[in-house]
Amino acid sequence: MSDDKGLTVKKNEDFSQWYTQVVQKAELADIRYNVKGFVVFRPWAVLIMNKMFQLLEQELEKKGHQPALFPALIPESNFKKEAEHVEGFLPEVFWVTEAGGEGEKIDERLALRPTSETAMYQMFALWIRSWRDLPFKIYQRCQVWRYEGKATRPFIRSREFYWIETHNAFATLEEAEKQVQEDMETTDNVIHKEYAIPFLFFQRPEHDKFAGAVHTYAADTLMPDGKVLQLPSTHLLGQNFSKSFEIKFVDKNGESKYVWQTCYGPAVSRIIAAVISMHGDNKGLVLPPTIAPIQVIIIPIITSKENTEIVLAKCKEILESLEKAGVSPKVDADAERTPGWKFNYWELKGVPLRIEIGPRDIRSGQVVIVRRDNGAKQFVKENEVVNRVKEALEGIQKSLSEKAYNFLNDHLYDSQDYDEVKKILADKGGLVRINWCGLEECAEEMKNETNGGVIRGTLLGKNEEAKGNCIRCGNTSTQVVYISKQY
RNA sequence: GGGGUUGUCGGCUAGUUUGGUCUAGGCUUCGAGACUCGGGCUCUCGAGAUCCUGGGUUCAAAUCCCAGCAGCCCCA
Repeated sequence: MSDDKGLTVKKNEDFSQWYTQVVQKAELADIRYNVKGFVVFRPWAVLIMNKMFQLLEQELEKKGHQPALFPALIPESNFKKEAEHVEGFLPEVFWVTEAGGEGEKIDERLALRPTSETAMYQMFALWIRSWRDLPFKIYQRCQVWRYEGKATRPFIRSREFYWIETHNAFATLEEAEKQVQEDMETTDNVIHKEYAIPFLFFQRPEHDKFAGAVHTYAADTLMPDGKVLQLPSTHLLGQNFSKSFEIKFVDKNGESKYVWQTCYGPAVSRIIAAVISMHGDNKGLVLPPTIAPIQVIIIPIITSKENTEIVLAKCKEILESLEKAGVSPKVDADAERTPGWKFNYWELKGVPLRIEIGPRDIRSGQVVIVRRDNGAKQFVKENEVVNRVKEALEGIQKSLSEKAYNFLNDHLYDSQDYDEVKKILADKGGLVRINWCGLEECAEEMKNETNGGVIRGTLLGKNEEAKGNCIRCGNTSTQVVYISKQY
């Protein structure tokens, strides 16, 4: 078996190797670009990400966010306006310090945005004048750069990534808090329902907040190796930035006030890592139909010169009827590849459904439909193809979603025994519910002693009462939190 | 941040331990042709590598030494 063909490792035996192979063999990314932590995103990944972006943007616009595009360069003086923010991000900033062939020094060095608060908010200060301008909700789709110290992996963590960031300003704290709720709903509607990625929403502990935020809420999903991957986070910024950037409005009573702010950042190039990992199998990618660039691959089975045209004509007919029904199909009519080759290729790429059409099928007025997720094969009468395809696509979406949900659910544990917690994290991975005292030092020690276990925070929507003692230090516990290893 | 390890045709690799037989071998890929194909079919011919980069040691370097770049793994 050549290495250029299918995957040579099983997902459940060596997830890390499996991931590397899928990324390469499904032609998602090429890691041969010669800058550390930067990779090339190949067409298949970009097509998937485009679908993902579209779904998110539709949802955001429905909820009143307007698109904008801000410059990628931020002057150092802007960047430094909010003290906590700078402190948090400074170690990760790439700077532009010179320009031109002679390397002429730039007067004030420019940050390549690691996130856009400090680019946007000076403009917010100019644009927002009255209560009539509020709420003010902007989003931008862009790439950002962070000088990551941790090991980089394609999609999971790199020094350049692609995301959407929303930035919002409100007249009151209550409205800002409501926006946080709305962001969670957006996350649920898109990432959970459309991408079929389950997650838990946590309020992060004080010491793990976004730099400059009052509170940080983040969605965590669980990767097949039992480690958590952080997906979107939404931040209640309070008035920290509005005070630094002088974003004020005049309220109905003529009084000048600082706005209340939130921001939200779904990193699509990272979420795709969850999609690859959660849904993929030993044959390669498995894409949820909602984000598959091609939903149905039609493969003609040609056995002689005489029937070539008949078979291809039938394929085209089916293609058109599917297109008319709003499905995205493609015919792979490549005469140089055998059907077997095509089966493997499109399975590797994760196309949800395959239709085979050969002379035998045409004689009996049927086609063969094969599901990518479970390999189920059915013979379908020609006049029922459209309906059956739609059913199958829905079935795949549902089944991927359930499978992923069950995996997460099966890896939630509950323990008040520190040794047991260590053992769970070491053996199976997953998230363990524990009592915790709330002190950062204690969390630090736990991270060391559990070999990487990180406090994710308190679970939202559950209101879990703290009682008993911190599992590590034995002091009175102030909160029920979840701990897990993370990417 | 610290430690380890690797870098040879587009991909996977043999060769490196013990410098010379390497004009760098194989599979795959790619190109031309045959084969008309219900799970990566088979055959013929051809192409593709200043052995990551720079320096050093030597009569002689893919092979030994140093530095840089990049990848992977482990630890903080």
